[in-house]
Amino acid sequence: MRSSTGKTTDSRNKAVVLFGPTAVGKTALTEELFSDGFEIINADSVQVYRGLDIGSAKPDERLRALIPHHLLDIRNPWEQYTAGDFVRDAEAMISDISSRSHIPLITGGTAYYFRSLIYGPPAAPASDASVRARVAAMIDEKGKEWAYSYLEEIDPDSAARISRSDIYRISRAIEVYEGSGRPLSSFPVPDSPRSDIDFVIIGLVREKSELARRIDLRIDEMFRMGFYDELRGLMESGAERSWPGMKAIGYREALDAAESGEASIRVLKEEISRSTRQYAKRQMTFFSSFSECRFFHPDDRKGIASYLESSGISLHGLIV
RNA sequence: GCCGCUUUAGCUCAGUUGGUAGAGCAAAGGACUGAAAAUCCUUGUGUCCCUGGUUCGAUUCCUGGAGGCGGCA
Repeated sequence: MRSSTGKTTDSRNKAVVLFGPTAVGKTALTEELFSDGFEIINADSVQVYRGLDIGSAKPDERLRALIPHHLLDIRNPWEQYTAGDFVRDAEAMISDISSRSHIPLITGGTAYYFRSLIYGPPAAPASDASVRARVAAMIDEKGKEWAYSYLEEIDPDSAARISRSDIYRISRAIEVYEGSGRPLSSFPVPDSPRSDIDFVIIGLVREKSELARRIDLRIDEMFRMGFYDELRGLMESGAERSWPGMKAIGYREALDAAESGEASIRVLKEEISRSTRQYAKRQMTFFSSFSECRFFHPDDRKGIASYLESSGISLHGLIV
């Protein structure tokens, strides 16, 4: 296992995975524990977008100067970024960072990105924009009922797994078949963590009411920091619902409000708060299914630090 | 003061030709095959405003009252 020098016989690259739902307190913890010897790989599907800063609670300049951050601001909000892109980018960053003798800290809230990285990406082909558009047009013309019947015909295994109403997954399954000629269910999906990287996985939890309070504080803070101006700028530059970045909580509600022209700031805040709480719950449900994860309260710095130490990760400059 | 409409789930509201009720949203739990802050699945919850009357039986019909909304004064 671990020798007295803190080195292991294991030559695989190590990486710390730090997951937490929105507003749980990842940023503060990161600054305290990981400002020496670590580089951060962002695992948040919204923070990859340029210009979505305040609404996505992107780390500020000060923190980014203190700890190197990667995979922030790498796409425009109208461009697509996918779990597959993330896995490829994160793998490259893990090698890079390790070669500098730093430890990669993969942190964010997009559980699906974590899963895709830790288990390895499914073998199914990447999405192709033109095929997707063609499938969408077909479904538009022939209807959702038709889409499911068609899926039952071309890929009964996927149809059995996917709900009749889940048009999002039905579309994707049809798209894979149309693009590759093979049913989605014929592509293997990994069922155990990959072995070429040594992940130490930490999840952060807070009591539900405590998290709800923090979410509301964060939303107030967002508006104080100029979220409204950020939104206005985006709308002036032509932001619309079809932009991948505009599906994000806050931006989506703001577009709806601008369209109906009715919602007050107060109502808008309430809607964002509700969506965020629902999202946080989904994040926790997803992440709880990762059996290799150890959960901690964000204030339990000692517990987290000693768990890391026992996993062979030393925290420089921190007295445990 | 008079007239009309209204009161049912946490919220907005259906409904029961009289046999104690159900949608959406919210809530709680869950899923997740290259869009995942997306998309979807499951599950509660009720003095049917109060009071008398008619009835085997009233949330439903009738009397009286209370609250809300609107109109006329």
